[in-house]
Amino acid sequence: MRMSKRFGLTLREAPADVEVKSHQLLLRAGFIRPLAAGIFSYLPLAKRSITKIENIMREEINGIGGQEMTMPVVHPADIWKETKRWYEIGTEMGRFYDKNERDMVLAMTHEEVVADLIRREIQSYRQLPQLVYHIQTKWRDDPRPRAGLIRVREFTMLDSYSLDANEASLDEQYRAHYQAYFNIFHRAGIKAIAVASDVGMMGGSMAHEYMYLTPIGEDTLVLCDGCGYHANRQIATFKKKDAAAETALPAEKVATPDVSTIEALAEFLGVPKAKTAKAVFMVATMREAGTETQKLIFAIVRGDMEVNETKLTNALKAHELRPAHPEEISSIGAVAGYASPVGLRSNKNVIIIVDDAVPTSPNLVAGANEAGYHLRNVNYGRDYQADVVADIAAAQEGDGCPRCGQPIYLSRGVEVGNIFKLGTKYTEALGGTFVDEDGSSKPVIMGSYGIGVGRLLACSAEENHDDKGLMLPITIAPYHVHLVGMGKMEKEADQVYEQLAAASLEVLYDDRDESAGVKFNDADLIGLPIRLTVGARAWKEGGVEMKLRHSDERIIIPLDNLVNTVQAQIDALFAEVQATVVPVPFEE
RNA sequence: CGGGGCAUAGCUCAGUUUGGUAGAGCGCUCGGUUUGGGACCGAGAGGUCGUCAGUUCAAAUCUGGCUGCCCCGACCA
Repeated sequence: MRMSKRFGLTLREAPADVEVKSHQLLLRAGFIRPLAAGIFSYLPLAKRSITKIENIMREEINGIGGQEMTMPVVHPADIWKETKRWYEIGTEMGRFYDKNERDMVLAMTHEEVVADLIRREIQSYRQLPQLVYHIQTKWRDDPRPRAGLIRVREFTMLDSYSLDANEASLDEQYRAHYQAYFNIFHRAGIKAIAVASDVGMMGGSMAHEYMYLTPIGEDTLVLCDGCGYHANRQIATFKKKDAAAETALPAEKVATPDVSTIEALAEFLGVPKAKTAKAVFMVATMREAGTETQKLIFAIVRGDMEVNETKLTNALKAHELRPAHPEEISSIGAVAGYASPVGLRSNKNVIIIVDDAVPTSPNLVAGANEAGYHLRNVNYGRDYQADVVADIAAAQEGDGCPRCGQPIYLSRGVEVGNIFKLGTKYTEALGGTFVDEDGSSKPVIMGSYGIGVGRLLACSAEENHDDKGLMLPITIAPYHVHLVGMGKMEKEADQVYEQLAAASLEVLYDDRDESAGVKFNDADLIGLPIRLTVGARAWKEGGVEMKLRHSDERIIIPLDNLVNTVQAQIDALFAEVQATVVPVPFEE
């Protein structure tokens, strides 16, 4: 490809309000252009990288028995109504009418379509197991797109769906994906870890998220160097420090004027935060048998801990949680800042939920439900009861690892993929059944597995760059070779280009009438792995200069062996990446 | 949905405080000189100042509404 003909410019500067490095560089190098928030065009360079990423995905999923197909982007709402997700999903779903005013949906995922296909195509256990996949555009009207390609609204995703007759068979496919996904990330130049994750609205029995660790990540992970434990903070457990055993002392009201935070309270009374009880008020939306009810949630954790909203939601089996308004708090007789479960007016619209560390922590300081006063020596069981006792506290830096007890630490990560054991939720809803060996009719067991293609490119760019520009690995770089022709060497450079092109090497040839500085800087910005320079210096010695993007070394390679030398370098770079593709032990 | 910021030429930004004929650098076009790390000279093109309304003799500038974009949080199948 001649750069004089290519569509898309490089930019000297990135827009000022773009902060994430991969976003800046992909814009500057002319890979992507925004059309609207979270909606991008992929220019020719990005398209080439994306095609390569998709081909890696194809190879890996084909390798575990996948069959590629394409499912529609536009769905009739009917199938989404059948699984109820039409009603459960809010504004993230793109909805519109066709010309006959039928409800239509823009695909955000394809479980419904797969389940619909299952009910049409799968009749017998003899047809199972199956693995189907596609690489398709999806629309999720995310409330907040951010960080360039990391979080977008329109995106392309590899998603595969496993179809099994029994759990053991599902487990086999699940584990096959577990490794295949690592292979995809490694081949794309991304170091990812798999963490156990919340199954969320997808339901199902097991899920892993693949996380690329980076400070710009939007998920918080809990990691342990001692034993390798890692989990999304949403579900991470930890060893709670036991409180010292004490005999319960009589409760005692103390004046605590203008002390409405745990920090202030602990300081004012001269007690550690662990000797206090923290009250958090939320409003939960519960869904049962098609009806929705709102309940005020009074959650209590020890003062040295924070509430984990995901754990809280799961413990309550709530559909949705939001912070309570002050009026809602006072409506049950609680006083914000001095709230207490003790002597609370009984009210069936309130659920009191207590972290499991609280009952074992005697003599805590709690509010007195009276502005300016707290109660000392509040004891669970004697002074109040909870509706639910559960683990609802968030793991924090330095807490004990739930497996080995060593201190854990927190890290941010971007979710680059996920795998789910879905179960039969969708096949049951849509009637995707088969006749098993014993003659009985059963729903097909599904798994679903996804990787965002653009996000993968962005994460690889995030991982593989320097101050000057991108350094994508050769496996996904748009071209392998960046050929730079210096001034007055046009004829010679053309000749080299023809020679490389004739050998079918992937070459981006900078034949523009630009100064050397401009060309070299653009080469660094686009960051192709191998740079060849046709200049007077090397030419006199009968060769061209070769430099790798990730090295400062420049060598002169002789013209008469040009293609072979470059090809050998390409092979070596591929081998380097391939060496990172290793088996990863499966961890639940 | 809550909080913050921004919107002037393709890009980066100045001009807004104190209303008075639209600016710079880079990029782009033409001519010439240069040619191993964002070169130089000369001549040009390019903006209804996001949008709608209001105040005013006069609005990029003051006031209000709306829209869009970025960041933080909530959310994230």
